[in-house]
Amino acid sequence: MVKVTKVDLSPRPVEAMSPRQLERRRNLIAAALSLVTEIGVERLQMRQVSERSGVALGTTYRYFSSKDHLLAAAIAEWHRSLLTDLVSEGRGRRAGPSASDRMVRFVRHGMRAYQRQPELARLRVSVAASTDPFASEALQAMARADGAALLAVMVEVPPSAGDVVRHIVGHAWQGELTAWVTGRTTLDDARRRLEDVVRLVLTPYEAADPAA
Amino acid sequence: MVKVTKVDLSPRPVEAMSPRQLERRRNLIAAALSLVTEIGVERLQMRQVSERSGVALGTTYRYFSSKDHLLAAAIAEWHRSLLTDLVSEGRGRRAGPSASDRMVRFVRHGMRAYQRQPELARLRVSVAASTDPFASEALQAMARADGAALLAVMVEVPPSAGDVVRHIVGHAWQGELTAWVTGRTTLDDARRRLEDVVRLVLTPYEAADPAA
DNA sequence: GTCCGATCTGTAACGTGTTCTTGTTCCCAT
DNA sequence: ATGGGAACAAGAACACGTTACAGATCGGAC
Repeated sequence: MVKVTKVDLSPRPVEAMSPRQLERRRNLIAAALSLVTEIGVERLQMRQVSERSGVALGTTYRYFSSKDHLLAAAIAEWHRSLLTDLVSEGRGRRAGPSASDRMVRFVRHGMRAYQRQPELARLRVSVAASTDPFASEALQAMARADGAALLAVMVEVPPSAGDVVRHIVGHAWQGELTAWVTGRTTLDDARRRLEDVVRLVLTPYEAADPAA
Repeated sequence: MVKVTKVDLSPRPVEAMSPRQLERRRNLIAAALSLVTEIGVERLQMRQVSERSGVALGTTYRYFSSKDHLLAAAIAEWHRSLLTDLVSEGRGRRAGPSASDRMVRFVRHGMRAYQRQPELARLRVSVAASTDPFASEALQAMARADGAALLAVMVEVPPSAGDVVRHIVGHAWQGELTAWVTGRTTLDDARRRLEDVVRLVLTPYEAADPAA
């Protein structure tokens, strides 16, 4: 007898996973991240991830719909922790600097983090254009976190313009990162241009700040 | 006797090609473009390109170092012709509208062109993050053409700020296109946000225009 | 016209993402 | 405890980008 209904092979939602499954999922992401930092995203193979994580190759595809999905989840995870670091660091600073100055510091430190982990920058870029719906979902979550962090850094900008400003900075960040890791510009140029963008787009809101 | 020096297999520069070779190159790009619009970039195979162009599969790799390189050359070609259309259309318009208005028209028509050829939008996005040096070169050329076109549309903006503005618009365009083709936003939202970006970033230079 | 090296064709082979298969293990309702 | 279905492991199989190879063909030097 022929099996006519093939079982659903798309990943189950994270919140519906048992503890063992959550651990497998964490192991997969951790293995992917460590392998990427060690050998780079372009040499990473799913067979290696499977081996290092202790999860069978076929099984990884029950957790992540594709290599892109796994990599997107991995970079989203790393980026999220980076953002919380950046925000909390910015918080521990004496008040005074303008929104533009704070934002410049923010993106500068962010770029520096990617500079320290160039393979993760490559990872972020290589995954950004994925059309896998699950990968897309992870990237969307990353963009939301990014937007929230940027919002926290520019509290005094009116919400109407703030939305557009966040998109500008987000797109410019992604674009300059892309130009860098693909060799179309140097890291210094990328950083400088990103800061120029931030300043150009935030200076209109400087006047509201009466400090020094 | 073992051959120890493998022949250079990287693509020769275009300007050093014979007429027959230039024709092969054109055929490859044309085949790639037509196949992409017919079946989409994700289903396009190098074997099909080879077949349709009448160039042997192995030979295509003497013209383009990789699938990415071929696709980058193809979308750069199409985008270039799109830009000349957009610029010449903008030129045939009576003077008067501000730089911001002209730029909004420009990106709106550009987005509309991609809307008519969604597979080419997908193509552009899928190729944007390529790390193939030859593909990167083609993309850099595309970005330069883009910058020149944008410059032509905003003559009255001072060159110092113009550079940053061009990057902002270029990155936002690419980013919104990406968000659209990966299903992270709708085309209308992408278009609207891109226009918001243009307006926000160009309104400071409106005062210089005494029209109306 | 002939020769020679470069280029092209046609096809087989290889590597890696993804899927399939088969047998095993886990988990839970009874 | 146990029977049964879902999930997993191990590995083979498949698809397509890329490379390798063995002749055919082109184009310039003589």
